[in-house]
Amino acid sequence: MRIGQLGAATDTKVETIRYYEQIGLLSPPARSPSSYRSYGMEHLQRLAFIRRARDLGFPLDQVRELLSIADDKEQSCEVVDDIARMHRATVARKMSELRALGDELDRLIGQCGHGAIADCRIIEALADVVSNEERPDVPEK
Amino acid sequence: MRIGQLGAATDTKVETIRYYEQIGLLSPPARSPSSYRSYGMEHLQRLAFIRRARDLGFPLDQVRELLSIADDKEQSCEVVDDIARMHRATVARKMSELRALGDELDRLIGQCGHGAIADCRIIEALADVVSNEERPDVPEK
DNA sequence: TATGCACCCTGTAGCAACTAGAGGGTCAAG
DNA sequence: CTTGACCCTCTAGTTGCTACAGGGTGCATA
Repeated sequence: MRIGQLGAATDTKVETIRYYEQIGLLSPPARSPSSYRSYGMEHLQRLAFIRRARDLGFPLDQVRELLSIADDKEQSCEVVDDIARMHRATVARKMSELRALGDELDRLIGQCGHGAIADCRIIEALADVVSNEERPDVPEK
Repeated sequence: MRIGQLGAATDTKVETIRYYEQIGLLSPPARSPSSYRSYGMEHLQRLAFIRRARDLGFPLDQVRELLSIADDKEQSCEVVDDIARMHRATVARKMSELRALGDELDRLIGQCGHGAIADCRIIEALADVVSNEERPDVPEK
């Protein structure tokens, strides 16, 4: 199986596959006489594993860990659970950050009456920080 | 005002300030005889604006737009509202992606009984894609 | 047999938005 | 006059790819 087919089978760009090989995530396959990469089922499985983990948002070094754990059938499953929980926590944190952000944006949006910039509340909100934080002696309005 | 003070006043690392200058977001300040950067209030205001917009998650090129709009007091406020709404939509999209991700992770976590890897549901879930998608003829279990 | 096209190769540079380091110069206090 | 905190420029690293440039290969068709 050539690299293009492997890419099609796993919905991965050819460049990405070569990149995974380069960083040691995917083992170098056999080569044809014309030095084309030649992949087998084990590569397909490995790449599919990687892609699935990536889709779930695991960063590459966590994927690397998951791969090496998956290879060691004796190891306890706890480590895997830990990695997943850690990643879950990251996702939760990002979500609450985004929620706060969205709330603040909502407060800004629609506040301006579409007049001139001079009266724009959004621009004001962005600019005002200086007068409030850096020059607290300046009167508010 | 030297770069370190400006950084302290706006909670910005010195390197970041120099980076903003390099990409043309912050105008080059005057220099002391020993070529130290020397900032005034207009730089403080500008950088504070930039940081506030960044905190709200606006990407740098949108910040650039907001800055140039803020400078043109005649322009209509609609453009600003548009940028903010666009950014709000991006935030909303990312949030729903994260929510879906979190849900899927929740389904995985806690599924494994902390036994050997051979029976780990998480590893299984990551690996199974191949047999299901790429080799549909293989029996499920 | 020629030619065209899709595919493959290596190697390098680019994206966002910084951050970190090397290897120096400057300034004020003690 | 030395110490330490600050400043300078320039370069390279981070994450996870993506996009060339400048070639070679394999197969079908005219």
